[in-house]
Amino acid sequence: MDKKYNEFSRLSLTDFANEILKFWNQEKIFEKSVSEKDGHQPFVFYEGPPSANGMPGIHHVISRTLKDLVCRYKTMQGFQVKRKGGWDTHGLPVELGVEKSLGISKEDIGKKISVEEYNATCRREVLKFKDKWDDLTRKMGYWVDLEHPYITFENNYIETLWWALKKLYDKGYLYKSVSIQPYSPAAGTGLSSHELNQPGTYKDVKDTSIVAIFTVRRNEKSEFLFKNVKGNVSFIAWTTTPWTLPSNLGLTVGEKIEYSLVETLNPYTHEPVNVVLATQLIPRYFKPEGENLEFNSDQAKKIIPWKNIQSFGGKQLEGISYEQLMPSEANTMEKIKESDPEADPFKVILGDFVTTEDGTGIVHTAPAFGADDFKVGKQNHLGLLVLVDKKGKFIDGVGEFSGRYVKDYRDEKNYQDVNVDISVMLKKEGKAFKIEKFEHNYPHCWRTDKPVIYYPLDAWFIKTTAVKDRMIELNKTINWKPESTGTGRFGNWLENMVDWNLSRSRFWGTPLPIWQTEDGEEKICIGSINDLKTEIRKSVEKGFMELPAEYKGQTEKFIEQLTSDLHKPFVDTIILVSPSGKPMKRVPALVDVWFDSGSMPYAQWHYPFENKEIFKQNFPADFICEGVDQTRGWFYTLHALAVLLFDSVAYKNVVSNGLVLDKNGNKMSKRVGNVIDPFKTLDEFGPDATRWYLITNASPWDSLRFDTEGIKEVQRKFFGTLYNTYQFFALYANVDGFFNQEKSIPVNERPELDRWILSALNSLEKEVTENLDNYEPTPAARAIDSFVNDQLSNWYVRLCRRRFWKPARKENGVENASDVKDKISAYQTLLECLVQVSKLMAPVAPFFADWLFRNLNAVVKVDTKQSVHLTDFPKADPKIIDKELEKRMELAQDVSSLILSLRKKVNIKVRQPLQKVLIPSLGDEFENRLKPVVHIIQSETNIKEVEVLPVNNDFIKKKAKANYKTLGKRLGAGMKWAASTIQNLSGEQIDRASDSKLLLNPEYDKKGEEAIYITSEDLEVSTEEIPGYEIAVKGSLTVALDLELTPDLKNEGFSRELVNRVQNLRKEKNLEVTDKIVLIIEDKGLTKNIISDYNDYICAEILARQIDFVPSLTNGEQIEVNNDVLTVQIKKIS
RNA sequence: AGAUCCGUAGCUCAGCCUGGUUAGAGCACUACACUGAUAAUGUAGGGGUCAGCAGUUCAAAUCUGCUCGGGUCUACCA
Repeated sequence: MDKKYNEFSRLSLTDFANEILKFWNQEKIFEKSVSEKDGHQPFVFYEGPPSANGMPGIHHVISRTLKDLVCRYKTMQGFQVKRKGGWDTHGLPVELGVEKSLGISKEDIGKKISVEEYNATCRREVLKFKDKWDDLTRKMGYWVDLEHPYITFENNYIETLWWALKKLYDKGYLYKSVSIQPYSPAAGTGLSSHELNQPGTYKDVKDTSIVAIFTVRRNEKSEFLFKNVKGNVSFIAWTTTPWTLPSNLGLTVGEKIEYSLVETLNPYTHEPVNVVLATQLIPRYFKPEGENLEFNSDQAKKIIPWKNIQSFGGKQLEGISYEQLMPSEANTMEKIKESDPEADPFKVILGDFVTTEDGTGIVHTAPAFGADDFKVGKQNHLGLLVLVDKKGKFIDGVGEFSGRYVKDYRDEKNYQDVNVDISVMLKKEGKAFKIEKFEHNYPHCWRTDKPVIYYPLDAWFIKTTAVKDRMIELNKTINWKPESTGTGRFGNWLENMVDWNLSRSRFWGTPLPIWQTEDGEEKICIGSINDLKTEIRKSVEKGFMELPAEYKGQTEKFIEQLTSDLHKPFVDTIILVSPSGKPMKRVPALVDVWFDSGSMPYAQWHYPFENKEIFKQNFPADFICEGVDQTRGWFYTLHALAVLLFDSVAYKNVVSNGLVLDKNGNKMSKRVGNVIDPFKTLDEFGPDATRWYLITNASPWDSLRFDTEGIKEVQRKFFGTLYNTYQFFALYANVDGFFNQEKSIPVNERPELDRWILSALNSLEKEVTENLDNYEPTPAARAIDSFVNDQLSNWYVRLCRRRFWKPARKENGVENASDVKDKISAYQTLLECLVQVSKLMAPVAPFFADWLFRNLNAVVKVDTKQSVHLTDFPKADPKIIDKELEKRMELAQDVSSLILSLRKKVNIKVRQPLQKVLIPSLGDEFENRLKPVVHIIQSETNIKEVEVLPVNNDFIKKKAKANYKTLGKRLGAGMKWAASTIQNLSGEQIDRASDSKLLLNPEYDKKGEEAIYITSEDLEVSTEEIPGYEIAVKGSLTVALDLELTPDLKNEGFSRELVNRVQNLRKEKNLEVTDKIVLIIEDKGLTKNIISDYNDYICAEILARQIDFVPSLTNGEQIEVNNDVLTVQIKKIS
C-alpha cells in the first residue's frame, strides 16, 4: 500500500469546498447522479422560478438548501431526480427595472421609446443577474440544471400558456367582466396589489368626511319606523369620499347589528329629524346629557337633544327604499337601467362587511367605487353608476360639479376641493348630519403620489370558484410542511376564494390570446402557434392584413416572421377574421405573471406540443419548496391550474420555509442596510457551515434570525470536531498502516465500545432516515451533530485513544494476536462511523461530506463510487442496534461523569488512581447493565475497583419520592398527602415497599378511607448518605468514592505524572509519535525507587528503551512532578 | 381587519403532540483542570415570574380561552 490518508495542516471549509466543486465540475458528478439513475423510479421536483433581474439574497440560500438536500437525499435513496432550473421573466419588477435604467416612465412608452424597443430591453435586462445567480447556485452547492432551464418569455413557453388558456376558454372558465381595481387617475392606469404594497403608498391624509341624510320612503316595509314619531325618518351614512355620493345606489346594513331610531334636531338647520343608526354608535353623535332633553328648552340650543324611540335588528331594515340623495341628469333611473335592466336601486341591503367601528353602521354604497360595494350591488341589482371618468373628473350631467376633478390630480393652483363643495351643498339642503375633517390611511399611487381611487375596469377572469370544492378536496391530500400552512393559511384562502383576475395592462408579459370584433360579439381564443398561423392566412386572404413591402408574395415567410415572437407589439398587429367575416383585434390584456409560473409543470416541457411522455412522468411533483410568502402566489396558482386543467394536485409534498430575519429579528431590507450578502457569507464560512447552520438552527418554517456568529459556532463545533476526528484517524492509521486490508471483524466479536458506537450509528441512521422521509431536516441534522460530538468524538474516540496508539504487546517478537485484533476492530469501527457519517451528512453539507468520503475512500476503497453523492444512503441494520447496550453505555457515561465531578470536588486529579468506588444497586436489571461497562468506568475515571452494594444493605441511608405518574392516577386528590408521607418514609419502610408492598395509611380503617398500598414502582428511591464517603447523585443513581490514598496509589500517581511530563517534553522537542527515546534522570534518591517500580509501565508509555539514572545532569531540564522537581533529559534513539 | 407562525437563561434553540419529581442543551461569562485529537477537551458555577391573565386538573412550560408583543400573508373597507 503506497497510498496514505491525507493529513491537513488546518481546517479550511472554503478551500475544501472549492476543491470539491472543481472535482464535481471535472467529473460531472451532478450529471452522473442523474444519469446513473436512468430507469429508476423518478422523484419529481419543481423549481420555482426566481426572477433574475434582482440580486439573490441570503433567504434564497435557505430555500435552495432545503430543495437541494431533499433532492440529494432522494437521489442517494435510489430515485432519479431531475431538476430543471427556470427563470421568471415577465412582469412589473422587470418593467420597473428597465424604466429605471432607461430613465423613462410608463407614459413615455410608445412616445419616447417604441413598445418594440421597450420589450427588447426587457428581454435583455431580465437576465441581467443570471450570471450572479448561477454563481451562487454553484457556490452554495445547489444542484439544478442550469444548462437547460425553462424561460417564461420564450415562444415555446408562451405557446403552452396559450394552450392552457384556450383549454380554460373552451371549458367556459375564462371570462370577461368588470372588476373594481385600484386606479390612478393621475397616471391613467390601474394598479396591481403589488404596486399598492410598495413602501410609502399608504399615507395618513385628512379628508372631508360627511354623514349624509337619506330620507326613507314611507310604505308598508318602512311603516314601523314611523310609529311614535312625527315627520320624516332618515338613514344617516358616513363617507370619506363625498364625490361618490352622486353615484350612490344603496345603503348597506349589518344583519346582526342592532339599529335605533333616534328623534333629534339637525345640527345645522335645527329642524326636527328622526334618524336611524347603529345603537352602538349613538354616543359618537349624541352627548349623554342631551338624552331626553326638552326640544324647546334653552339648553337645547347648546346641547342637541335626542331620544331613542326604538331599536331593531338590521334584518328589519332590508328592502326599505329611500329618496335619491343627489339626483341629476346623469343618474336618472333610465341611466341606471342602462347598466342593469333589472336595476332596483335606492334601497337598504345586507352586507357582512359592515362594522360599527366607524361611521354610523350604515354604509353608503356606490358600486362603482368599492370592491365590497360592487359585490353587494351586483347581488342586489343596485345597478352601476360611473359618474367620474378615467381622468378623475365628473362627467357631464352632474350639475354644477360636472368637469371638476374629484381630487387635485393636476396640481391646479386654485384647486377647490369638490368634496367640500358637495358637503356644503348638502348642508344647505338639510341633507348633512355631520361634516368634519377625518384623518385616515389611504393608498396613493407610488408614481404620482396622488390618491388612488377604486374604479371599475374591464378584466379577464379565470373561474376558479367553479372548482373551489375540488380544490379544497384535493388540498387535503397534499402533505404540507408545516401542516398549519396547508390547513390554515392556504385552506382559508381556498375557502374564501374569488375568481382569479388574470388581466394586467402592461407591456412585457404573455399576451392574452383572445381576438374579438369591435362590438365584442364574436371572439376567438388561439391555442397554438399553428392555429394562429391558420387564422392569419385567412386574414391575409381576406385582405385584413397587408404584407409589408419586403414580404410581397411571401405570405408564409411573413407569417413565420410575425409569429416568431408572441409578445407585444407584434401580436397586436395581427388582425383576424371572425366567423361572420368581420375584423377582430386582440384584447389589450396581458396575463398575470403568476399564470406563467403556475403553468410551469407543462410549460417547461412545451407540453402538449412536445415531450408528452416526459410530462406524464413528471406530473404531479413529489416535492416543491418555497418561502411561505408563495402560499397565495405560486403554491396557489400551481394548485388552481392543476385542478382546472387536469383535475389533479400539482404537488404531493410542499415545504414552505419561513423568513430570514437579521440577528435582531428585523426583516432584512436594502433600505435599512441589514441585508446579508450571500456571496460574502459563502466565501467567509464556506457553503457547508452556512447550510448546516441554516438547517440546524431552526425548523425551516420558523423565521430564522440570521447571525454569522452561529455559523462560526457550527464551523468550530461540528465541522471542527469531525475534522479532528478524521485527522486523528488518519494520523494513527498512517502510523499503523491500517488501510482496511484486513478482513472485517464480525460485529459480535468486537469489544463493547465498538458494538456500542455501531449500535448508536445505526440508531442514528434510522433517526435521520425517518426525519428526512418526513421532510424534517432539522432534527435529522441535529441528530448527526450530536452523534458526532457527544458520542463519536467525546466518548468513543476519547475512550479508545489508547487502543489506537498502544503498540501490541510482543511475545517472542510476535505481536499479541488479541491486541492486534482489538486495534483493527477499533480502526474498522471508527472508519465505518466516519464513512457512514459522510453519507448521512451529504444532503446537508455536500462538499465536506464528499471531502471526508473521498479522503477515506481513496485509501480504504469501501465504495466503488467516486463521490459520496453517487453512493446509497445508509440503511440502518436492526441487527446491530442494541438499545440495551446503548442504555448500558449511558449508564457508564453517567457514572463516569459523577465520579469525575467528585474528583473535582475533592481536588484529586484523574491521573491519580483511586482504589474503589461504591455504587448502590438499583436491582438486577441495573446490575446486569453495570457489569459489562465496569472496565470502561475504571479506565475513564482511573479507579481500581467498582463495588456494587446490594439492594438491601444497612449501610446507606435512603430517601424516597413519590412517583407522581403512577400514584397520581390512582390517588387523585390524595396525591399531595401521599407525596409528603412518602418523603418521610424511613429506610426500613422503603425497603419494605421495594420488596413487597407497604401500607401507606395504616389508620385507614379508623378514618374510613381506602387502604393505600404502594410498591417499588410507586417510589423513586435515592441515596441520601453513605457514611464515610463522598457521594454524588443523579436521579436514583449514586456513586460513592473511596478517597484514601495509599502509598501504592500515590506512587502509581507519581509515575503517571512523570509519564505526562515526559510526553510534554517529547512534544516540545517535536519528536514524532513513533520516535524511541532514552530517558536520563538525575538521581535524587527518593523517587528512584518509585520510578524503578514502574519502570516497565513508564517505558512503554513514553516509548523509552530504558531509564538511566545519573548522579548529576548538567544540560537536563527541570520538570515538576507532584511536589518534586526532577532534572531529566530525553535522547532520541536513531 | 382577518388568517397564520413565534414568544422558555444574555444569545440560538430542545421539551409541548401524549400534563407528573429539581425545565434542558449549545454559545457567551466565571473558576479550576487537562495537554500525543490541542484554533480542541473535561468539571463546576452564576443565570429562568417557561410573554401575561384566567380556566380545566391532585398536578400546567405542556391542554383550553383571552390579552399583549413580534414576524408573515391577505385585505384596505363606508
